Amino acid sequence: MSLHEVARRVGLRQPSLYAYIDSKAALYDAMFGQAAKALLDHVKSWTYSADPRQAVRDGCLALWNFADDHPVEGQLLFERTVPGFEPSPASYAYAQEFLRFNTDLLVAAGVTDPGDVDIFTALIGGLLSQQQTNEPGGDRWMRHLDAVLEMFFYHVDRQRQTVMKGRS
Amino acid sequence: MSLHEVARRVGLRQPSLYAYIDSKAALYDAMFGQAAKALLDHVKSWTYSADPRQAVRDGCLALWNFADDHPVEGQLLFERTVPGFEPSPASYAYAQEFLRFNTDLLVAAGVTDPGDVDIFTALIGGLLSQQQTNEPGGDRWMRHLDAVLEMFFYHVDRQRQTVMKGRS
DNA sequence: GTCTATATTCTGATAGAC
DNA sequence: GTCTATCAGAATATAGAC
Repeated sequence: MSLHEVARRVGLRQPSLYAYIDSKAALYDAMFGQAAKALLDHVKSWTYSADPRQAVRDGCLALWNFADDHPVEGQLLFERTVPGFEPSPASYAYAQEFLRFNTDLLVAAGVTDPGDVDIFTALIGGLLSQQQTNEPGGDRWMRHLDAVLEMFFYHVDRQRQTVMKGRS
Repeated sequence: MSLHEVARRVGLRQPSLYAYIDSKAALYDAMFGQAAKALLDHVKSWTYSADPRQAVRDGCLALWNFADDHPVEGQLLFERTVPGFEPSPASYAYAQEFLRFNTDLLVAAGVTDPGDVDIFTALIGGLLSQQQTNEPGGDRWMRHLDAVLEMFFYHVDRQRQTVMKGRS
């Protein structure tokens, strides 16, 4: 979207925007930072089950809920749709804290192998990505969340068993 | 990339490109069609194991191999990185045939539920996407392919068992 | 703070000579 | 087929009046 269109939507002329922003890149960066903070606040204010694995599921639901309600913010955060845009360290800090929050949920659920965290990220990210790009707002992929989580934790448990065997 | 840059790289001036293309959009479409055909030829000329589930794994390896060797084509085919670009039906036909080829591999491996095909697409797509965007050419995510396939087929078998139980 | 006017640069695309 | 020259439009950004 051009700055001309941005200005039109807020009832201003395009040059007037420069009373509020330094450049278009700075505008993107501010949007990224606000979106990341909003996502972080959203998942932190979510209600989580006492059971750690249900809590992981709750975290997925929180992410899904945010992505459904804020598709544009989700696109800016998770897809690389703006050519050449890289968030500043300050804006990226919120995104990193979001990742840490999710990792903590996984660790509490018994996921200790960093490789398994990578797998989890890829699986949930793949599911969410398919949903958002092919059927935004729908549930064609989201309804498979429980199945995917079940097979993931099956893998985690099997992995742990193997490690135990190796140690005994 | 601007047409000026395209022309520079092939040793021409920018207007001379119009002896070969009708518009920039047509160039994108031709690239998409060629990339989809190249991917289709690649996976069709791949060697597949007799075991149907190993053949599914082989199909994933073929896709991975192509994405590693042709990252730009992979980006054009699988990500929506060019604003406003939609492939023409003629160019998209190859991509559809690729999807059909993969679905056939899955069906041969006992995946009958269309929902499981969706899950498979999401899981493998998520793995490939993470790999390509975060560590192109590396293996940080690709080395988890076997684990993901194993948990996927665990799910498929469990699903089938449940169906059998329901019928008996 | 907001405006008009404009600078500057880049873009895809066309005209016409050779 | 390739070139020079140019068009027409859009983009970000700045200058300066009010």
